[in-house]
Amino acid sequence: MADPMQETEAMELDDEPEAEVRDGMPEFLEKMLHLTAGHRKETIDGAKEFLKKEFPDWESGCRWEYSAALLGSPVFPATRFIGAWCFQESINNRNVGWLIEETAKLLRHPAEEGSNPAIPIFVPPHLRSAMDWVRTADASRDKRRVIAGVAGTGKTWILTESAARILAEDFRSRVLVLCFNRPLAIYLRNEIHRSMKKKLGGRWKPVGGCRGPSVTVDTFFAFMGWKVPDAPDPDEDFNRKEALKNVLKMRGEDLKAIYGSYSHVFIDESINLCFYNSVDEGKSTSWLGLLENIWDETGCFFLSFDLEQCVYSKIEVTDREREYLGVSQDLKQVIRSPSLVCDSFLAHASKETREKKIPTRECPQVLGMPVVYCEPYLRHVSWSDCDVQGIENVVRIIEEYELRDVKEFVILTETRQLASFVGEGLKRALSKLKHRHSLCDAATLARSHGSAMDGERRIVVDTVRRYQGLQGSVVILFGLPSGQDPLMYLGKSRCSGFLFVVGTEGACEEMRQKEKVYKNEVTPSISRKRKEEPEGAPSLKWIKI
DNA sequence: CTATGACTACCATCCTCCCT
DNA sequence: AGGGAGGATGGTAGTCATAG
Repeated sequence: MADPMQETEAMELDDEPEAEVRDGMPEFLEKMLHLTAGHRKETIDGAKEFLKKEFPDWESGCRWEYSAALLGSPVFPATRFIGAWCFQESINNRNVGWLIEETAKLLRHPAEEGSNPAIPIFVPPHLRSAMDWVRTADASRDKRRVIAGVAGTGKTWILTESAARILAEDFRSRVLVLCFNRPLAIYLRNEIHRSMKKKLGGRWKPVGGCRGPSVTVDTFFAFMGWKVPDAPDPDEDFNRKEALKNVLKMRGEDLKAIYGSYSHVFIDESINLCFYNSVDEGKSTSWLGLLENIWDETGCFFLSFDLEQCVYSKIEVTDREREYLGVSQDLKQVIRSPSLVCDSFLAHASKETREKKIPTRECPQVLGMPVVYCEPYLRHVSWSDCDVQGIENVVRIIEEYELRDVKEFVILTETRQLASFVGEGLKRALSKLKHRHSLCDAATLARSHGSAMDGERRIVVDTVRRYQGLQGSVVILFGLPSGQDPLMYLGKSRCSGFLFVVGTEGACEEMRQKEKVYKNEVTPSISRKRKEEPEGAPSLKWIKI
């Protein structure tokens, strides 16, 4: 095998200049840290002025990221990176939400002055600082990089760009990229190849169906199951998942013999892989341990987590993942109990807070992302009739937003059955509209991303779970039952622009209530700024059938 | 040769019902 | 009231047939 440290062919990257590898923060981040000390409104305004001067091409507002770089975790002294949206003016502050209340408070008052504070780090539109941070992994003592953030913080973007850069710099790097479901794997593969080709300025040409340089992008199950030894007796029932569990128990050398070794390992939405953990006779086996075993520690080991998703999904987490997440308490408890979950965020905020015993609070109310409009319809006896009305509402939304030049719509349901019903209904209804539309599912969208024909409107109809990890500018949640917070969170967090809920009166009312609480109690300062509907808001009004 | 859809298997989760 | 069993639904995977 080629020595990864040996000299490589000179390859100039066409976009970014070679940055100095350093442990400290880039200068502008230090400046931002100074400007935002105390995190008061006036300091933020000052910081924004500074940013507008530094980045004149960017006027859309702020993203705030929180780093616990200075926490001095005994496990990973290097760095950890926590991201969360605070607000984004470009979409009229609509995306403030989907944080639980305590998180939102934390974001506005991250830490007391003088304590070991969470560092508010400004990340410019292209997330350059996060990229640099990942890039320093190779030269750093601890090569592990964990990015935890709510949806939309750019975790996936950082992953694809970092992987593409590594491959563009050296084709021979053995890079492994894993995630949970197939649509996301397809998307990641396409994005990495696209980005890599761009960096190489078109000099890379795949040869004869070759999948490119030595990058493996797949789902965890497919990657692991692919090489799981088959059952010795073909007639015998073969449970591949059981076989996988046996693989998880193997030791490092055996694993390397089966899977080979990789210099760079990237895992997106990695919290979902905890499904493959198991506990046998008191001994737990973990996907994380397995992947660490096939990592040769010459490159970076990159994980992205969505902590809030952990809250909702009730996922079992082993000690190893707990270490990665950097919480001092029993994360299993943290995850299972909504009243404790905010502590995992506090744990990142300051050492004092982390070590302090936090009194039991009432469960923080799970708050909704501000919804553009809810479109309720009755759904009781004959569901199909009522869902027909729902589809009419969806068509209205699509018509309205096409006038605003939106070309991609995402409609998410709970079940596949409802998804196909909506798909059929839309096909009939949209055939009457003048624009061409193509309906597809999440996997098809991921496969053809970036290759849309001019003027073509794409409408994705799929289940929420299958769309996990992907994002859309206009998302319509169709017929999600109220009270299903995990699903609601997943669905809402898929939206980067306008979110609609088309559903039962109960679900819509619940959404309105949550938004009301959110506006009045969590972000009053932001809510006050938009008394009248901002420009660009739809002219649709509440519809009650 | 490749993409797609229909079918199957297995496991996880949630909800409901029933028993203690 | 609390816990367990069972059903419905979701996810993943695989195989096979078919169409382009």
